[in-house]
Amino acid sequence: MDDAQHVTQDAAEHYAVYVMAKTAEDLGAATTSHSEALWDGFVAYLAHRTWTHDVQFVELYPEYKANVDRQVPRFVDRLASKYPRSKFRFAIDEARFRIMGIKADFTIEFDTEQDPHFVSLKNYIGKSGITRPQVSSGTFLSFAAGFVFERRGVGTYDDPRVAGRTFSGSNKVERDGVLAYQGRTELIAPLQELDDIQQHIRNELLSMRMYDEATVKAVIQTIVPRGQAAMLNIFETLGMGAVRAKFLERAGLDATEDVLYFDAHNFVDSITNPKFSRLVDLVNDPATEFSISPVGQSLRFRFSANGQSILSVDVPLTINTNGAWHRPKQRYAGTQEKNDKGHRVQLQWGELRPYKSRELATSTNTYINLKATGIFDG
DNA sequence: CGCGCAATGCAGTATCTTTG
DNA sequence: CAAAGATACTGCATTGCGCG
Repeated sequence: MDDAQHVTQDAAEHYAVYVMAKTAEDLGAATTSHSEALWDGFVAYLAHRTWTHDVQFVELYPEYKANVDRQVPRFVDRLASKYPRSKFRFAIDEARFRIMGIKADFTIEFDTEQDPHFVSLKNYIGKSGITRPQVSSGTFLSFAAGFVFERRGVGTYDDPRVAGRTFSGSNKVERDGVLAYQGRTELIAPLQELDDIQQHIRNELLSMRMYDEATVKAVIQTIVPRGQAAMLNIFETLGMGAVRAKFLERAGLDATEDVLYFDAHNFVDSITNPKFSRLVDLVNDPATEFSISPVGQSLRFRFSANGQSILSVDVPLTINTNGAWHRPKQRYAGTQEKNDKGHRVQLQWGELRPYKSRELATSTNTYINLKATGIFDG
């Protein structure tokens, strides 16, 4: 994803919240007249990048605005219909949410309710759209650590030894210290194994000056079973109940935060969509079975009842080469000048980037298989 | 040719290192 | 020793690619 796309996407969040307020106002369902202020925030965000709403925002990646225009008013219509006695106020304050450790992108305040709804927004323009949202990514270690410790921020966790202190999950001394303090020393070895796998792939691959796909694939094949085994070991130690709770929280399915996902064809949300609400209820229902099993390169997290699948979530284990080798779509002979993390370097096609290659890492992504749940059918 | 798995590169944040 | 710069790591949503 290039920079322009990223700016468009972020700006489209501001725009979406503006459209919510505007739609609510037009329906007579807004607590206060606040769409103008949200519009100003949207314009200011663009101005910061020397963009305007009628040029770059709509010309480079028009799909983001088109999705908002198509889906967001329908969402507000449904909100107003479902809660005819309430009025609404919408707000966007990412910095505050981040400080609060909340994943949400915007809030909806109901004047009939005390607390605001914190809502995570996804606006996908890709081919598979929101049928398979990706809710969390990371390294092998960060994925597992999210189950073992209380997450506070990016790669940081609560230090139970000192109130208010956090520690970095990649810091072995801190990590082991916390586990020893908690009397959970059996978790030290499998977490160390995940650390070791990261070190292993770097040892194996960073000496490879020219990219070789077969070599990378071979290394992936060796680390997948190691990663799966270590993670399953951790889950077994933690117990499936605890793992399930953490997993639902992580996937945005624990019914504490709301979601609004949309693409060109569909929108789904946890406030007005009965099918999605039903899905969330079911995965949170203790009567629903929960299992984790290795499937191919993935760990498959499955919720089911009477042998019938309710929801499956896949977490493939792979390597994130993170641009470690320079291989643009257009192959070329000789060398090209490349900006490598701020350093100008001359590189052949497929040659190791001396600086960027330090980001080579194990990789996990969490994909929710929403399509198979049937919530988009009919 | 659709689907699922894999790969990409940049942003955000925290922390470590160098510089004046 | 504070400020500035460099580095490391995670998060995101896309595109790419291989396989049936």
